Amino acid sequence: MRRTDVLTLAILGTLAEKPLHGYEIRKRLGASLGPFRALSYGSLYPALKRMVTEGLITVDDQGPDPSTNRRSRIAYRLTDAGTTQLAEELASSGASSWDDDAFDVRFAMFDKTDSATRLRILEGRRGRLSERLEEISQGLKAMRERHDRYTAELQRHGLERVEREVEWLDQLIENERSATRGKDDPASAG
Amino acid sequence: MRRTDVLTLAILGTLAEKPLHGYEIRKRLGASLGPFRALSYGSLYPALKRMVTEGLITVDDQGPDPSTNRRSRIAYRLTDAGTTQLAEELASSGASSWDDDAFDVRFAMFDKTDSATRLRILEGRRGRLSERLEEISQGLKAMRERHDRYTAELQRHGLERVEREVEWLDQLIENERSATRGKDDPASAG
DNA sequence: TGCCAGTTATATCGCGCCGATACATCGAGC
DNA sequence: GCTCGATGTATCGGCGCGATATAACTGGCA
Repeated sequence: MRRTDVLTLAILGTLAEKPLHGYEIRKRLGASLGPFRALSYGSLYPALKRMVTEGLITVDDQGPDPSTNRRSRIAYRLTDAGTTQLAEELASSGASSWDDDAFDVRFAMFDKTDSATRLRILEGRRGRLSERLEEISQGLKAMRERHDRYTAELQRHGLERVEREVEWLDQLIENERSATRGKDDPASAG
Repeated sequence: MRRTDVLTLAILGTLAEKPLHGYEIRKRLGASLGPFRALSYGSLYPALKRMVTEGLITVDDQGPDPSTNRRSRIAYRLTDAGTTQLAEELASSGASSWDDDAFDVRFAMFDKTDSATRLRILEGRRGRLSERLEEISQGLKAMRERHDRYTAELQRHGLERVEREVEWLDQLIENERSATRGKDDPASAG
């Protein structure tokens, strides 16, 4: 069973709106995920090739225009299989939806995701962070005697960062729940 | 010119205190860097091998004890070259000290680092984050029209996270400066 | 006494993804 | 006409992760 990796998902999601060429895919992804977390061409182009062979996307490439002798831009387009795959992924909400490397990609596609799935993913992520919180607290308690000031400070800051994200998630979960409570079909048009 | 990667540096630093075997190195690194950010054995053992061939560390391995027939644990020990290399790295404060993947490792070794270098690294990191802040703000301004609620929220949260780290750094920088101002040899005893 | 599970311990393999690099075209400013 | 930066496609080397294999020791429990 072929698990869709984050990169593939990100590309499928970007291509859902309309066909694009590689450079543009990267730009959009960079814009929605932030300046860091931008995927490199060293991942993008091989991934696109792979996705073509897997039948998820097709290529519009007319070759160099004989009149201008200029290479036409390659436009990638979702196939039916790609669309199906994307839909399946967007409906899934397993651990691969809230892992560190996957969560923000999934989150960036929340407007393509139904409310129930959104909620499950947010809660899953929150659960993961709770474990983390526990681990860090354990570590902080266990170290006590040894460990210099800076190592301790690093831990403390890490702990705070995770706590912040939990607060953020709690807020989002609350929003999601109240939206669901409000009406059966929450803001599908909004 | 062979640039010391983060992993090598982390191992050198861990071995500085006393000779250890692989498993213990990983445990200590996990403890000082946090439950996430723990390096895998798939990186550790190859790195140790490489470092042996590079002459940075040596191996104490007596082979299986004939009486118990039990494999003795392999203890890795810094060579003079390794000690020198570590000292050089600890005195350096270039971009490779404040990159995302390197900063926390360098920070965890701050008690082995002199105050002036600590300050340069903290300021370097702060500079890097300032750029980031600028990029994100640019992005947020540029998107405005397009972009759904969730993408915007992701950006906002990312921005906040970076702002938090900047505050944290400012505090650390302030401490470092006041310690330096206070006396020439700042709190070497803690 | 015997068994099972968890921890300690070393090691390899596949591979995803990044950073560097190369090459080519285009538009804007000088 | 020239240079510079953005657009655009593509490959290569390699780092480090996750999964996996192996094996001895340790503690709990029956």
